[in-house]
Amino acid sequence: MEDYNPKNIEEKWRAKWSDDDHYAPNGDDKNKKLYVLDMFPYPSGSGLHVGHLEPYTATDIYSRYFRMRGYNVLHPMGWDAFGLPAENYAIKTGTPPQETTAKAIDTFRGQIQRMGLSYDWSREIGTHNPDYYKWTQWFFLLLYNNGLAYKKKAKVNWDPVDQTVLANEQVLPDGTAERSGAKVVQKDLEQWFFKITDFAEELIDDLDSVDWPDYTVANQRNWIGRSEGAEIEFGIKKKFNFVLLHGFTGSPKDNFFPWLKEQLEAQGHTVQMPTLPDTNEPTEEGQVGHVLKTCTFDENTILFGHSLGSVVALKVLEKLDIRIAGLVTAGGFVDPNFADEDRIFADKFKWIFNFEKIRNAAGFITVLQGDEDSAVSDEQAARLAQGLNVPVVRAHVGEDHFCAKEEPSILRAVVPSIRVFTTRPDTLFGATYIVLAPEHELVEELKDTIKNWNEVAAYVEAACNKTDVERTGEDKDKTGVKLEGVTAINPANKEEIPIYLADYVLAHYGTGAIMAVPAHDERDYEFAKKYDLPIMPVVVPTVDFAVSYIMGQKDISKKDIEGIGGTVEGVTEEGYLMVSFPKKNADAFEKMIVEKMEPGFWNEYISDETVFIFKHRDGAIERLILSGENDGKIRKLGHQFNDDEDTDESVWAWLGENAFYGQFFVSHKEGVMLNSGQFDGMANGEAKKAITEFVGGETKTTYRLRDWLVSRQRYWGAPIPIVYDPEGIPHPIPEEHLPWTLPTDVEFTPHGTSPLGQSKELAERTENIFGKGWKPEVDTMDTFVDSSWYFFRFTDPNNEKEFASKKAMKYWMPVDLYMGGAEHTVLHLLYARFFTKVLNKLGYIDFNEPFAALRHQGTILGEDNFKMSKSKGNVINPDDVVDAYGADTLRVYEMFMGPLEGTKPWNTNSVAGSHRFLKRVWGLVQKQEARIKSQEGGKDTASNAVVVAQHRTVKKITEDTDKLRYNTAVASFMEYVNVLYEEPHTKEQLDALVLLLAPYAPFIAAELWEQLGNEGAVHEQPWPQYDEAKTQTDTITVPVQVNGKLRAQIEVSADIADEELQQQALAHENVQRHLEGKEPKKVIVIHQKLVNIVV
RNA sequence: GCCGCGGUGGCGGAAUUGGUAUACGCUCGACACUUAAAAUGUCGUGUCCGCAAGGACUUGUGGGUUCGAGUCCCACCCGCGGCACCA
Repeated sequence: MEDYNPKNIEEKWRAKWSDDDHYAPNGDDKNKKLYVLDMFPYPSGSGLHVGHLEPYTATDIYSRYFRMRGYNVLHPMGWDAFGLPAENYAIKTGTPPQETTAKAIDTFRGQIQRMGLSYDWSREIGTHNPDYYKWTQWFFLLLYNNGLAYKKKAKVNWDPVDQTVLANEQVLPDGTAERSGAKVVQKDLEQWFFKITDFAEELIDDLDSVDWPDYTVANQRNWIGRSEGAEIEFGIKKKFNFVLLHGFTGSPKDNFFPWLKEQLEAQGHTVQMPTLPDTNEPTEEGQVGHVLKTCTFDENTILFGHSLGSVVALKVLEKLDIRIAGLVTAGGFVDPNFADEDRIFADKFKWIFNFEKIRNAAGFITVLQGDEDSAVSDEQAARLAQGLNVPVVRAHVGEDHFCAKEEPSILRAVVPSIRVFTTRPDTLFGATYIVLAPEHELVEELKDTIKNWNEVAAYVEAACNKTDVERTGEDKDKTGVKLEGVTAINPANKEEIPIYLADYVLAHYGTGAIMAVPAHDERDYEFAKKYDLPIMPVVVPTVDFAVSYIMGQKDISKKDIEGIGGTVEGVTEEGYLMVSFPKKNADAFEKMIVEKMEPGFWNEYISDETVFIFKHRDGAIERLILSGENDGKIRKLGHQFNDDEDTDESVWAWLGENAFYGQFFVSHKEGVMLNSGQFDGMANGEAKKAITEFVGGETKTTYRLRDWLVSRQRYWGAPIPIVYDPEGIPHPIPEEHLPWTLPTDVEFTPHGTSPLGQSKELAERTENIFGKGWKPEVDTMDTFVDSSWYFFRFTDPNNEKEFASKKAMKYWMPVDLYMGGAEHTVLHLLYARFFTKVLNKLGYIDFNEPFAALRHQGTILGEDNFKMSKSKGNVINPDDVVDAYGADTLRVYEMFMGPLEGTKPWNTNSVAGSHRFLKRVWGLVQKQEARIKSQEGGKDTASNAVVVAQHRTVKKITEDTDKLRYNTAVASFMEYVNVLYEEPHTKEQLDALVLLLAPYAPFIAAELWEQLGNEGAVHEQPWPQYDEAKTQTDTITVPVQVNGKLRAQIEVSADIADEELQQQALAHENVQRHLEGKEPKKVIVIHQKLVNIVV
C-alpha cells in the first residue's frame, strides 16, 4: 500500500498531457459548443500568485466537466503582454521589454501547466507579437475609416518630473502625481480618440440581455451615466444693432429677411437692412461702399450676411476701424468656384481676404452651413471657416441655401444665447441665474461686453490651470464670478437673470452651461446662498403639511423621531423642525407627542406622506393643520382649534416666509407646480414636457461617458498606424504595410516625448514608403485596445488574412463563460463591448454582446486578512504550496475556501485539511485493492446507505458544478468520502467518486482511475449519471414541533401517510409532555418533512 | 449624497421554493496508536442552566406577516464595491 505522493503522480500525468493541442476542441456540433474564457493576464516578472489560480481553476473545472458531458470546449490562454511595468523596468535597467516579457511568459506558462489547467496551447496568443498587433492596428484603421477614430486637442495631466502624461487615477486629490510627487499641470496635447460615445445608448440598453453580476451591470450603467432631460435656450439681455446683408439677386424683401427683422425687433433690437446696389450685377466697390455709407456700426453691431452678402460682410469688416459684437454668415463663401455654374460677380470681387483683420474686428464669429446646400459646397464653407478660424456650424435649413420664409437656425445663431442642459425642465420658472463653465466659448465672445473682464479672465485662467481632481475633489466649496454687464432672459417668465462663471459646471458635460434652480438643486442652493442669489421654489412636494406650534415641555430630538420610524426632513431657519413618517406609525407618533408634549394629539389627519412642522412655543397651544388628504393639491392652512386665526395663508406663503426650502425641496423631486404661471397645479412630471414645449426646448439624452483617449506617449504598445504628410495632415497606413512594427532603436529614459520619436529606423521607414517629409505617428495605443478584441482572435488565432474568420466567430462566439477580476467591471468590459458593437454594425458579426455570462473571482487575502503584498510579507507563493502538497490540493483548497466571488483570507491549516481529504480519497482506493484480494471468490456488497450517498453525491456535484458552486461541491465530496470510510462499498462507488473528482483534482483522478483497473483516460469518460429513485432512503427522520419549537424527531417509513405521521407525532412522549394535556388546535403536516402541532 | 452587494459559531462558510439554523472544513479539547513527535484514527466543540433527561436563548438592531422567518415586509445600524459638483 503506497502513500499518496502527489509529486510523482503529477509529474507522470503532466508528461502524458504535454502536447500543445491535447485539449483542443475536436467536435463540430454547434449545439454542444462551449467557449470558456479567462481574462488573459499581464505576464508580470514576479510570476503567478495564488489569486490568479482561483479563476483559472474554476474555468478549468467547468471546461473539464463539460468535456466529460460531451461538449466541444474552447478553453484558450494568452498574454496581455504590452504594458507599463516592462517599460518601467527597461527604463531602470536598460533591458528591452521584449526580453523581460518573453521571460515572464515562459514563467507563467510553466506555472499554469504545473497546475494541470487544460488550456489549448495551440491557440496561445500574445498581444505584443507583430502577428497579433497587426490586427490591433487593423482595428484602429477600421475605426478610423468609419469615422470612429479622430484626433483632437485634449487637456491631459502632465507630470513635469516624469515627463509623461498621467491617467486621472494617477493623480492624487491634492493635485500631485502619485509616483513622482510633482505638481501635475494641465497640458493641451493632440490625442487620438475612439468615438465610443456613439454607442452609449446600446451600451446601456444591451446590458439587459447579459447574465452578469448585478453590480457589474450597475457599474457599467453608472459609468455611461444616462440622463434624460432637455436643452433650453436662454437669450442674452442686450440690445444689438443688426446689419443684415442679402445675397446675389436678392433683396430685403426676399426669403427670411422680413421675418428675421420682425423677430429681432420684437426682441427689442434695432435692424438695418440695406438694399444692396446692382443686385443682379454686383460689384465689390458698389455694395461694400453702400453698406459703409448707409449703415451705422458700433460695438453692439452684429453683422449678418447671407450668401454673397457674407462676402460683402467680410469686406466691410476689413474696412471698419472699430470692433463690432459679432459676425454671422449663412451660406457664405470666400471662393468663387461654384460647382453648378459660374457667377457673374466672380471677377467683380477680390478673392483675397485679410482674415486676421476680420477676426479682430468681430467679437464672435459663426459660420452656418445648411445641410446639402446646392449653391455653396461644404468645401467652400470649410475654407471660409478655416480663414476665420472657427468650426463650421451645421444648420437644418427650411429650404435649400437658406431660402425659406423662416429660418429659425439663423435666428438662433444671430442672437447670442446660452443653451443649457437640464433634467428638470419643470423647474424652469425657478431658474434665477445661469452658470457657465469657465471654458464656455461665450465668455470669449462677450469679452467686449463684460465689464469686469480682468476679474473674469483671472478666474478662467485659474480654473483652466486646475486639474480635474482639484476642481472636483476634496473641499467642494463653490467659487464663481459674476459676468457684469451681461444678463440672460429666462425664457419661461422673461425675467432678467444674472450670469455667473463657476467651475462647478463642467465644460464637457451637456452644453457646458446650466440654468441654476437653487430651490431644487443642492449645488445651486449652496452657490445661491454664498452669492446671495434669489431662491424660488416652483415645485411643492406631493405631501401634506401639518404645521404645529406646540407647547414645548420637552424637546423632540432627531433621535426621538427616528426611533418611531420618522425622518427629519430639515430644520427651518426659524427653528421649525420638519418631520415626516409613515402613516402606519401614526399611533407611535401620537404616543410620543403625548408623552413629550401634551395630551390629546390627533392622528386622523395623517396620510401616507405627511410632513409636520413643529415649533416649540412656550404657552402656545396652537395647532395648524394643513390637509388631511394627499391629492396633489396645494392646500390652504387651516386651524384645527383656533378658528379666530387667519386661515387664508397658502402653503407657499407660509413656507416662503420661513425660508426652509434648501434641504427639503431638493430632496423631494415629485410634486405640484407653483409660481410657474399657467403651469401652476400641474404635476411636475407632466410639466417637464409642457414647459420644454412652451419655451421651444428640445428633449435630449445626455451621457456621462466620454470618448476613449487611446494615445499613449509610451514605447511598449502597438504603434498607431498613422503617418503625417509634410503639411501635417494625418493619413492611415495602408493595410499592406501592417504590421507597422515597433522599432527597437530607442532609449527608454523618459524625455517628455514619445520614445518612438527617437527611432531613426521608423523615420526612415516612413520616408521610404510615403515620401520625403512624411513623419510617423509616434504615440502607441492604450493597452486596453489590445484586450478589446482578443476573444475573437482565440476563435481563429493563426488566420493571416483576417483577425478571425466569420465562420470561426459564428461558431464559437459569444463567450459562454467569462471569468475575471471585478476590477475590470468598467473599462475592459466596456471597451470589449464597444468593439463588438462596432463589428456588429459593420457587418462582421451578427451578435451584439461578446460575453453571454460573466463571473468574477474574489480577492484572496493573506493569512493576516490584509491584501497580499510584498511589503506586508504575507504573500503565498503557489509554487511552495504545490511543492508541499501538490497541485490537486491547491486546486481543491482554493475551490473550498468559499464562494468564488467572495473575498477570503488564506489559511494554511485549511490547505492541510484539503490535502487530508485527498489522502483519504487515495487511501480508499488502496484499501479497495486489499479488499478485493482478501475477498477473492467472495461477493462485493454495498450498503443501502452507501448507494444512496453515491446517487445523492452525483446529483449534488452535477448541480453545483453547473452553477460554479464549487465550495459546496467539495463539501459533498468530503461527506461522501466520510460515508465510504464507514460503510461497505464496491468499486462502483469508487469509480463514481474518481469520475466526479476528475475536473477538480485531475492528477489524482487520472492515477486512481488507472489503479482501479479502468480502461481509457478518466477525463474522456462520460460524466456519471444518478438515479433519482436511488437518492431516497427507506426511512426518514421527521422533526415534530409544538408551537413551532422542535420537541421530537421520529423515525418513520418514507412512504408513510400524513395521517399516520400525525398520529405517531402526537404519540411521542416528549410531544405529549409539551401538550400538557391540551387538545391541539391545529396540526400542520408537511409531507415527509415536518409536523407542527399548535395548541 | 446616489447606485449595487452583504451582515449566520473562535475562523472560512452551509441552509432547496418560508419547514430540524450552524452542513463541510479549520481551530480547540479529550482519548487511542507511538519510547517520543509527526502522521492517522475515535469522540466532543453556538451561548446559558442542568449529573442527566431535558430546557431557555441565538442568524447586525427594532418592529411586522405566518402554525412556522436566516429566508418575506417596514424602519434603522454597520461593512464592502462603484460613481460622485454629471445639472
